[in-house]
Amino acid sequence: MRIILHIDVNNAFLSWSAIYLLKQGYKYDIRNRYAIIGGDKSKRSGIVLAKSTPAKKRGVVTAETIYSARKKCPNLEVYPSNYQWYQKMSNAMFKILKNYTDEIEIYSIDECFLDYTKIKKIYGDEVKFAHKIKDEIYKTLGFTVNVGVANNKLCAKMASDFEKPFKVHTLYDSEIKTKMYPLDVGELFGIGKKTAEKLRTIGIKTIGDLANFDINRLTKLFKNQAVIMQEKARGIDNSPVIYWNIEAKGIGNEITLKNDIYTKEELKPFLLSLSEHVGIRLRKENKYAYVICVVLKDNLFRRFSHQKKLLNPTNSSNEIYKTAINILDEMNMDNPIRLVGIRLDKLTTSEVRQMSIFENENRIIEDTKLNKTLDELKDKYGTNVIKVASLKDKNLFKKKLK
DNA sequence: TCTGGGGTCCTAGGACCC
DNA sequence: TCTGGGGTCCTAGGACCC
Repeated sequence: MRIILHIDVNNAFLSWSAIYLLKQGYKYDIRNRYAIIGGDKSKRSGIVLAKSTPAKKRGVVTAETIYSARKKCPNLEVYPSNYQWYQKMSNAMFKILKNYTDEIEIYSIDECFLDYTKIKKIYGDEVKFAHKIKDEIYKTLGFTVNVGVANNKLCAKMASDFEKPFKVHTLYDSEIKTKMYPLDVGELFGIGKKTAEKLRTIGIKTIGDLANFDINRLTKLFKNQAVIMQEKARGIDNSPVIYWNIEAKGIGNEITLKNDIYTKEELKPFLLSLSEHVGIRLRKENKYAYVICVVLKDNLFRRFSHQKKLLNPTNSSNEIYKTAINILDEMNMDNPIRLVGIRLDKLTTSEVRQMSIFENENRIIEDTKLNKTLDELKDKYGTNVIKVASLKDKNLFKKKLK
């Protein structure tokens, strides 16, 4: 039987910002106040990214608008995010855990799985160990975590979500029926809002209902997903803790525009800059992309996209941009656009280049050299040192890109 | 009134080939 | 005039997660 731990930082962004502010000499610990980490309203990104426990008690939820949060909690304090600092705190936590084992899967900036199976004979009882790391993280770094202990990843994750903060919970196979079955079906990992609604229409309210539901009826509604859903509801999950580096399947950047845009021509400078950014990220990882995808969101919040598969994978910002322009030309822009993005997919490490008869080898080599030089300059002097001519002197961007 | 940005995985339909 | 089906690849969109 495997033993898996899931470690989850309580109110990660808010806790980490609280520590940062205290270090700067701020007089309050925002964890104890009606506080949130929020986006910037002037940039049309005014949503709640994280909330304190007091704010949560007033009904503030993640991803709602700050406007709506304020209505629930008039004396709400809004603090900006600080991703660089968050990454530091995150790394520090994972470093502590790696003192005990390498078998750690980093799931997101504030969560990971730890396979305890092999090291149990060294460190003993897993619940005692869970308390030990929870206390160690708090003493050395100053923030609290929840730890879930179970026989697989799914149940460990469910367990860490039980009561917060600063708690250890178990959800062993033998406890699934008593601890997990009574929960609302929407609480199950992988069941979102839409699916939960659909399930309720056929009378499934709890995870237990789903676990015991007639599989034939379920299949009619959810096809192949029915079996997987029901296995999850029964707490079955054989996925391993993947502790080697998993390579990204794709990379993308998107940006909400300061104002809605009505013409394709106006979108082009943004595509240019986005192409540069995704290109830099791609080249940093020594990768090439086959698929370029342009994503738009209109003023009714409908996302749509078009993509193109290249004959030869590329890592050239210039080629990404040109392809993006071609894609944009094929897209309908019936409504004003509030967001534009570029995604690169089907990444590969090798540059297999079949020369098409239309391509000029010298031009490609020049392009590669140019990208390399630009990357080096940007690394040395910062991203702002070089601006593509058409972006110069235009304050188009509402925010700095990653 | 206002609604982010980064991802992953799955499905459905059409094109195309044999 | 009548006319299959299987497999694969590609694209667009949707659901979900943090």
